[in-house]
Amino acid sequence: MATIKDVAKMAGVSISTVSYALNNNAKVSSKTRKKIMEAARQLNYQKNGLASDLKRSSTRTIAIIVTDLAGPYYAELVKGIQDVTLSKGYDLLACSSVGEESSTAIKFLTEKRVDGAIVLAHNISEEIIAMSSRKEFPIILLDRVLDSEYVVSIEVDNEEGTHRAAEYLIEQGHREIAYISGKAIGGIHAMRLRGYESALRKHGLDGRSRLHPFGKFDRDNGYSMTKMLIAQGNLPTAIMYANDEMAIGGLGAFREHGIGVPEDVSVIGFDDIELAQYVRPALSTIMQPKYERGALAAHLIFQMLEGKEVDNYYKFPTKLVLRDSVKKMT
Amino acid sequence: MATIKDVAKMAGVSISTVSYALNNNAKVSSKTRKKIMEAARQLNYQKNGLASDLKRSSTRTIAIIVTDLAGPYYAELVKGIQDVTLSKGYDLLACSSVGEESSTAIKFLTEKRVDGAIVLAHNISEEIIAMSSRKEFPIILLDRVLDSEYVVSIEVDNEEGTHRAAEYLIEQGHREIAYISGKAIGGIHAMRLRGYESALRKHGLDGRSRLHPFGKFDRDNGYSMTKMLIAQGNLPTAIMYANDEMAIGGLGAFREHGIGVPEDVSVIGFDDIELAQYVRPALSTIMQPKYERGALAAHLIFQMLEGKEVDNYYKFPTKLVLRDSVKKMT
DNA sequence: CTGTTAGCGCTTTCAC
DNA sequence: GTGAAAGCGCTAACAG
Repeated sequence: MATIKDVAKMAGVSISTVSYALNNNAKVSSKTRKKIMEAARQLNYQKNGLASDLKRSSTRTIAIIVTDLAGPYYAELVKGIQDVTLSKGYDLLACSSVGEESSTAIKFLTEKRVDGAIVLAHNISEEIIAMSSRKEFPIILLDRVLDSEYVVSIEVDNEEGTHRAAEYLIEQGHREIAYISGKAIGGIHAMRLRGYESALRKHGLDGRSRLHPFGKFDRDNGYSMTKMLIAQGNLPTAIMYANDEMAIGGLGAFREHGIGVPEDVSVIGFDDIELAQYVRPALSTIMQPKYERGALAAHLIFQMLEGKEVDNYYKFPTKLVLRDSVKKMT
Repeated sequence: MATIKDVAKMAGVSISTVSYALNNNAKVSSKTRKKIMEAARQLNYQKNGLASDLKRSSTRTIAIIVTDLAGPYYAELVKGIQDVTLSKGYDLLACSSVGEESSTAIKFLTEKRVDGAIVLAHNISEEIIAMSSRKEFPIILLDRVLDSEYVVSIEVDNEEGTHRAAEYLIEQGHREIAYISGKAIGGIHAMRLRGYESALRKHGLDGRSRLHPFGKFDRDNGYSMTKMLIAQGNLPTAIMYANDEMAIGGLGAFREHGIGVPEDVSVIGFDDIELAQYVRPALSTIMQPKYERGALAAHLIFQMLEGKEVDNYYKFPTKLVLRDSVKKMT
């Protein structure tokens, strides 16, 4: 396959002139430029981006790292990232952390293939993140907070979110409120649980959840855990779920058992994913600002790349969005 | 930032020995190896993947190219691709074609940054695809068919899909069947329209759609076009939409106008996206095999990379999935 | 305006 | 087992 050398030979000029011409450097005469372009066309020359990046020691691209490229994916968040990345003339690529040690994510985090990364993948270890980040490679964490140089965390006020939601339920007259969650290994889910507990305690209610947090935070597990709760009998009047995915799984379980939502049991989720407004009943949930968070993440990467000082921690508030899955008790 | 050279110096060995050690080449003595590893750790050495790929002239990664990273995204399809890619030990990354000429997609298609690409982005020109593909860089097209060397198309039988769906509607007693579509510039949407038309014609019905195909194939446009159809008055008894996204937009328009689906008008989509089963009424639609298509795409890339001959065209059948958005006329 | 040249950081042959 | 050296394809000083 043709390289810059071949083009130079064919055009009868030097390699550097070809490089200049290809990069639209003004100092190449238009005659030479034409000759070069023609040769490139004829040879179907394709530049080797790796060589170019290597030489320039800059990739002008940032990576967004998710747990699963095929997984549920915050479109709005990605949109926020994408908008500011493109406006800066940078490229954006997504890769996933499936495969653990040998995942594409690790490769991009540790091999200088991009100039910055935005991480949304809890299975990437803190160690990797701390070791990979440097001045020329800032990392933004969207799924945890970590105090380390050149890494900044953008959090959502998870605790306040569930706290507020639980109080709302209490205001609606609920007294038996359960919380269904996957296994929270610290991080955002621990915060969510804490907000729930503190609200119940504050109002003199029993905030110990009857179900041990267990398993993943996905639809299937929401379904299973809800089934378990149903099997135990003596259903609470309201259930808060660690996220919308689990809540939607729960909705399925209730439907199967002929248990009406919200007539028989009220349900509230977290995240406000797109599906939330489409399921029946439409899911009341705790919204987190997605676009803004994504946009800020990208923005901060560029700030850091430009050598500006930035805080290493940001927190966004949540908002309760009321739809049809909660009943007012009388 | 430390390079292999620094590690060599610190460990007191040559560069090549470091390279061998880092790549787990057996011929390095375990004593030297230990020394090297320790030096690497201390310097927080991170390999430059670009340099390595450049030298090896292989990236062992393939790209999946979509119109919009934030867009509606076939999770199942990506899963299929991901599963086989990972099983081959290759990396997978996703990038988008927003930005047209200067998009990340173009960069990955034309700059030898990956070893193969799977394209799901109609706004990439045929010319780019034809010019970029070569023996060492096969391209799989999931969104169109193109006859060119080292590019293979994996199609869904779109025409048969809409044909079958239209006949189903006719069997249910519908006689006035409209088709709502975005502007089909050839490709799959032209096929979908054709299937609809041929079915109506076959049964002696008028298959000219009243609405000129126009605009995008997204929810918003489905909404707008449905509004236009409603404004025209004299609604058909059934509407086929070019895809589920548009159909879901249409559902919204009907809801706003108090027009019942399926009581007043039947609706059918195409694709069977995840949302289809969650909207109310649950959307009847034409399903295409997603996982299988993705898996085949990745599989073929590797076949081609290994120099094996493969067909350059594949077609998958569709399947009608019946839910609640179509009424039987009496 | 164009050419010469010195690398970017790594892998890999070949010699020892 | 280890090292010297060539070179992947490109960019960008520098000289002319």
